[in-house]
Amino acid sequence: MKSPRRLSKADLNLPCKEMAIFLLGKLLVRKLESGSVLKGRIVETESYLGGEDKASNTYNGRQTAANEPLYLPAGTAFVYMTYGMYFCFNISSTEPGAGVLLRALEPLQGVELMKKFRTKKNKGSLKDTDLCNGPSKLCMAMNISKDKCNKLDITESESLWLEDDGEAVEKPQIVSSSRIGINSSAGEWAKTPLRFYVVSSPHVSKRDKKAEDALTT
DNA sequence: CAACCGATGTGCT
DNA sequence: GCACATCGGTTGA
Repeated sequence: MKSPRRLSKADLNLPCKEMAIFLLGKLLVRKLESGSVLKGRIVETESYLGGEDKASNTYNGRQTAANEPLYLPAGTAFVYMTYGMYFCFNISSTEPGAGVLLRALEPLQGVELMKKFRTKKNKGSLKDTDLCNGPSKLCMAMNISKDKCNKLDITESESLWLEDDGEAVEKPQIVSSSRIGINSSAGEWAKTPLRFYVVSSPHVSKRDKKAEDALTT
């Protein structure tokens, strides 16, 4: 295995949709104040384009204090609370208001600590495939919260960054499908294929059988 | 398996 | 008020 290389500003200088695909196979790394390191491979992402995209936080160019990080330079962390108790973690891209949601990871390092960060009721019975298979599960496992991580520059931060360890994800392994949890009031945007995942990964949050079948035919 | 539901805070209308 | 880029539990086919 190659030694991992940290991703820089130049690496992440990408438009939203390209970044979503580029991030598949890369590593998300979190260093805690205790010095412990958590690491996972990104296996599922979603693109939120802003502007025309009705499912986006920044639909119609809406800009507020809460979604400001999406307007900051590519590689800025955008963490927001949803449903009153969960967080979602995004990375801003080059287009103003656009970002990539990280939806699932394959846990690689600090797995026992990740389990502790997930619901306390799960007394060590959590499988690796259930640790980070969802946008908010991933935040819990990686100890990512709005107060700790929002607005961090992940190309400079000492507590949150991305790495490339040379494991390439080739195009044929990538499935695209509609995004998860988008209300039908978003119209066509609820169906637009802006979710991407690694087809062979058991760590994906939700599979799209039809899209997977279409890959091989 | 799927469908449904309650928990729960924030920022809009 | 109400909608929400969710999760974890329960119910029922």
